[in-house]
This record gives sequence, structure tokens and C-alpha cells, in this order.
Amino acid sequence: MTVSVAGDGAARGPYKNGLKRRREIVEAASLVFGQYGYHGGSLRTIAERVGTTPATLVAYFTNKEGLLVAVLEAWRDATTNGSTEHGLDHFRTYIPLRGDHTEHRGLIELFLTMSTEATQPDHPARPFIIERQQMTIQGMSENMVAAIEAGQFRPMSPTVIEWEARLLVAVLDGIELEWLLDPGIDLVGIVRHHMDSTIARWTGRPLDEIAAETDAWLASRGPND
Amino acid sequence: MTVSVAGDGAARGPYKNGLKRRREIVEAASLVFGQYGYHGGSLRTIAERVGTTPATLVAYFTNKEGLLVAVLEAWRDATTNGSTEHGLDHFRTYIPLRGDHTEHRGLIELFLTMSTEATQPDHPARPFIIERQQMTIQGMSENMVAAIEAGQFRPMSPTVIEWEARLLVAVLDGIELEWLLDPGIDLVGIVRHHMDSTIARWTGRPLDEIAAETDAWLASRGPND
DNA sequence: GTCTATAAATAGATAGAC
DNA sequence: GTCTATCTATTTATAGAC
Repeated sequence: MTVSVAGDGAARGPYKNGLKRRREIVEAASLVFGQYGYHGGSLRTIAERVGTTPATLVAYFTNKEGLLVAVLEAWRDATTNGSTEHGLDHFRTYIPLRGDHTEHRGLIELFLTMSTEATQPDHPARPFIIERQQMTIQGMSENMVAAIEAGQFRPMSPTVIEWEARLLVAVLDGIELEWLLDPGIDLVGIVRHHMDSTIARWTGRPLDEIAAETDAWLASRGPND
Repeated sequence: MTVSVAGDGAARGPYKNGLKRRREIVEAASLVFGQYGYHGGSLRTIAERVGTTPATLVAYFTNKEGLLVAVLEAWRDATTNGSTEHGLDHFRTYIPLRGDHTEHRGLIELFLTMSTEATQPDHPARPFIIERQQMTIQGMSENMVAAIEAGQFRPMSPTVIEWEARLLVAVLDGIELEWLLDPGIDLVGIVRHHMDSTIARWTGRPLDEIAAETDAWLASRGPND
């Protein structure tokens, strides 16, 4: 039923040009779905931006839902936090991540639009969004446990660990919504302030000490990293 | 241009039954717009739920956008934090507020759906959402300043005050999105934990002390308040 | 592989009867 | 004040030519 494509693509035979076209369509659809939502974004609008017709889109992705699935898979591949940092430093990786995101406003719009729509039980993006959310919370929780066991964080109960992870997800999602509504705010500054405050609270160490460490950490990974 | 109605309504003359009908329509429209968004929610769907026709809706509200405006005004009147608490205790009022909200899921869906859509420059709900957001942040900032001047909170720079207010808004919005995606989470417990942690951080006092004060504060306003 | 043409359903809005 | 009927535009999806 679903057309699985992302990941194989060795550009052989008739797919040589098709794959490039496919990426163009997915990119345009990503912007349109992010702007107008799944129902509000029409195949017509997407086709016009690529310079083709709705019929061609259907020929590629079977139907509108198939196109949405391709968009979500591309979004996941582009936004997964692939950091190799563990324990305390893992949480610092969320600071430069926001900087990257501001350069791709479309990806943030897509994420928030799909998340809000996925609130409805029968929305096609719902399983995707829910799984993604759980993965993020699980990753945060594991890194908190690792930091506690390494003596970096003060001990916390499993309930508090889950609450803290959910609160961090809430902050990151909520502040991006605020940024979309008012791009003038200092997104990276705010997130950095929050991560430093939170790490100070989790470690029980003074804020200025944590902030100095974050400075060093940011400098060590270089401006272009 | 806008049809101002909410608030006067002394039920005189031909408006006697009309006002009741009007409220029914606004309530149904609130649910539909919250579920499917502004573009995705059709006048037909709303009319069916009220047991009438799209033509009647237009007769009441001129057009679809007029109906949306009425919905947003009703939502504002129903969700404004009307607490008379100032300074530190003002921030505790956000805890029982979430409990009230979970009983009206439709209002939360409407708020998040409209906020996400209002991200688009030409969305009819945009001015409304932006003003509301600014009012909330301003109210929080003022209460933080009051608490600092009263010696309840440690001093903070204006920049940090604004950042902290924006972060609190982010948490409250983000955690409601998580609750919509998974209503099984303990929304009130998580918000209470966050408010206690935040107040402890702002005051510089130990968490258990703040938590005990919150217990007393919650008990003093009674279970039905 | 991509197009034109079109089917079938649904959208917001209007006209006019009662 | 509320309805039926209808207009015009737009939606997703299909059929078939090239």
C-alpha cells in the first residue's frame, strides 16, 4: 500500500531522472503541507510549484496520502538529532540545533502543523508523529539516566525523569511556535538560557559555572559544526 | 465590519431566540474549527451539527470569517486567566487552570490549531492570536517585576524576565500539545512540578519549601474554586 | 513519464420563497 | 429567521492520448 522509496535509490534504469523529480515534489509538498496543513494544501498548489500537474503527482505517489508519507519520511531524515554526545552534553546539542532550524522555517512549520493535526484520531500523520514524540522522550530519558549514573546529575525518580523529559519537549516545541509567530525573538538565546538553567538545576551546580562550560563546549565544536 | 455581539445581549425583541441560537452555532463552530482547522472546517459540517443549513450561518455571521471572529471572541472570554493574585502566587494560578482545561478539550484544540495556522501572514486569526500572546507575556512579566520588587524573587534583567516569560508560555503551550497527543499523561502533575521548580529557581529557595507552600495555597482556595 | 480532459464530490456564497 | 435551490469555484482522482 505504502510506496517505500527513501534510502535505496541507486539511480539505475528508468529511476535516474525520476528520483530527482521525486525529491523536488517532496520538497514542494513539504512547504505546502507546512503552510496550509494536509487538508488545506492541495495537489494543485504543489504541482504548480514544481511545474507539473496533479495527475503526475498521483502517478508518483498513488494518492495524496502517499505523498504525505513521503514528506514525513523526508522530514524525519532531515531533523533527527544525530548527536553522538551522551549524558550531560547531549542536552547542550539542542542549542545549536535550534540555530539550524531557523534556516529551514519550512521544516518547523511542517512539524508543528502535522503535530497539531495529528491530534485527531484519524489523521494519516498521527502514527508517525506519536512514534517520533516517544522516541524523543525516550532518548532524553536515557541520557538523563546516564548522567545520573555518571554522577553528573542529582538522583531523580523515574516519574520525575519522565516529567522533566516531557517538559523539555514542551519547551522546545512551544518556543518554536512562538518563533514562528514572531521571528524577531532570539530563539537560540532563549533555548540556551533554558538549557543552562535546566542543567544547573539538574546538577545542583551554580548557573554561571554551567554557562561557562557551555561556552567552552560551543567553542570546541567550531562555528561550522 | 466586525459584528460585535458578545456581552450586551439583554434578550430583547427579535434577538430573544436569536442569541441562544447564536451561542449554539458558535459552540459547534468552535469544535469544528478546533478539529479540522479554519480551512478544513466547512460551514456544512457546522450547520449539520446545529441542525440547520449553511445559509443560516451566513445570515447570522455574514460569512465564514465572521463566524471565526465570533468563535475567537468566545474562546478569549472563556479562557482568560482572570486571577486577582499578584506576584509569586500569580504563577501558581496556572496549575488549577490546566485542570479546568482538560475538561474542555475542544478549547485547547481550538487554541493550538488557530495558533499554528496563525503562523501564516494572511490568516484571519493571526491578529487575534498575536495580541493574545503578547498580553499573556506582558502579564507574566509584570507579575515577575512585582515579585522582584516585593523581594519574593531574586533580581533579573529585563531581557531575562522576557525570556523567562516566553519560556513559561512555551511550556504551557507545549505540554498541552503533548496532552492532546496522549491524554494519558498527568498534565496537572507535570505543570505543578514545573511551576514549583521554576518558582524555587526564581526565589532561590529550596524546592520542598516551595512545594509545601503550594500545597497550602491549593488547599486554601478549596477543591471547588 | 507526462500531459489534457474530465468525472464526481464538495466548498463558500447568493437568490428568493415562506 | 430559516429554508430550498442553485451558482461558481475548487477539490481529489481517473481515463486515455502521446
